[in-house]
Amino acid sequence: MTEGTRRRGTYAKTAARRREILEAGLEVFSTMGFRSGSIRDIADRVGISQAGLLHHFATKNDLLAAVLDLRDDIARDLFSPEDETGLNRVRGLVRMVEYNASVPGLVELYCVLSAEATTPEHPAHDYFVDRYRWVVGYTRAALEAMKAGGQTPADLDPASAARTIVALMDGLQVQWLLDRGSVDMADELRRYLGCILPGTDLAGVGAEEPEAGESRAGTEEPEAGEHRSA
Amino acid sequence: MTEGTRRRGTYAKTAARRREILEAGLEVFSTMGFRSGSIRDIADRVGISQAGLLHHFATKNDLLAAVLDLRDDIARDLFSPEDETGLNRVRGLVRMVEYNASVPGLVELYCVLSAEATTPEHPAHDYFVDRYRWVVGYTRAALEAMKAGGQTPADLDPASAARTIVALMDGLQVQWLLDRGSVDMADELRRYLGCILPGTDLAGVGAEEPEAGESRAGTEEPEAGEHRSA
DNA sequence: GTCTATAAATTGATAGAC
DNA sequence: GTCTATCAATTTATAGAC
Repeated sequence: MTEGTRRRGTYAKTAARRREILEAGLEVFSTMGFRSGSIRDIADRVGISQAGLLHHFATKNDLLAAVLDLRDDIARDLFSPEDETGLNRVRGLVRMVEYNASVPGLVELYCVLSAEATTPEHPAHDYFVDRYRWVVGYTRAALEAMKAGGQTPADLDPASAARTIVALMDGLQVQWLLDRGSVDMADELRRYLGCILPGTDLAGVGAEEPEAGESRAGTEEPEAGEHRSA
Repeated sequence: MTEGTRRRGTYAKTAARRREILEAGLEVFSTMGFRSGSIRDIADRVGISQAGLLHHFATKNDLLAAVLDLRDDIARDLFSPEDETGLNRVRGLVRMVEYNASVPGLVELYCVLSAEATTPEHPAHDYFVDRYRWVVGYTRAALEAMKAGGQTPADLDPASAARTIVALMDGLQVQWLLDRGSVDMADELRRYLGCILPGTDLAGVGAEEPEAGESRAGTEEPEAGEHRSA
């Protein structure tokens, strides 16, 4: 079956090309946004013509959708599975932010596109509305699980806290992109979580420092008892 | 001096036109961003031709700079003067967020442009770098003043808190723009400030309820005593 | 101060050869 | 699968009439 062999080869090559295009598309949409980023520019980076690119993705909108899918694939692995502890899911958020600091391109993509997609006519508008609902919901559920287990102050509002946690992560990204030296995103997030979840050990899972490290053991202490009772 | 009279009349008309253009520019840049927003679109809204618009602002970049200046003029009045109390300056931030919720166009402008201007080549890049430095610095100074007066927990880090306050404000804007019903920005900010500045009365200055007296001495009260001394 | 006309470049997408 | 050629729109900006 020469045909079968050839076809497999062709498919593999096509898949690789598509991947190249997606990664170039991610770069361009990150810095120029969707509307101002041109598929010609993307094609140039891959080393093919603009018409050649459109053979793999029929329209510019299709390409955008595929780029967003790619980003989701990359990120999905970083979230803890649904059956994970509430605390561990919160820790997953910190891990996510730590990871983000290593991939400025992905952060830029989200920052630029989410702002651009704020207007309802944008082709990625629904995507971002859905995604925010999901992320905030995921975070709220994690906090609710912790609250049910008595791991949070009694007056914590999980819905509100979830919104602000996500908002903080987003806002820090803008400052970080504008001046990377000025902000340690994960550090600020940890501090905030320490404020609304006093006494919680956040360094747990995939933290940076396996050893004693710079973060004093004080963070581990049972300051939990002091949950503000006014 | 008919000439003088005519000239004054002309100037006044020109100033009004410029203002019209700026406001239309604000609208367009808000929804489309700078790069994708077209001066033709802006000219159409004003009811003049594109060449007519370029008589008032020589280039698109000039128009952008003028739009950002206009926004600053609008916002400057909302910030408390420098000699104001640290606490009152923090209250000013809440007032600012309350005001923002009434002018979605301005919020959109900042949200979209700040993300777009994240890349160093953007014509508004320096503007946003400077502005973030200023806002974060202003907030940090306010917190430092409060800390010096014993009005904050002893372990508060003013620089970090200032960064996160500004980040929270920005991040909430994205969620609010994507789904206005889901977020009360001022409410979330107040809650956050209540967390890092426990025992502080934030409703003070330009709050919603005018009856209780706008500047009752109670706001200055030494509720500072309850700060956790650990 | 505003217009028409136009330049010069760039865009997304299609047609058809190879 | 990739190319060249091309189309129709759209962009910022300029020139010059009124």
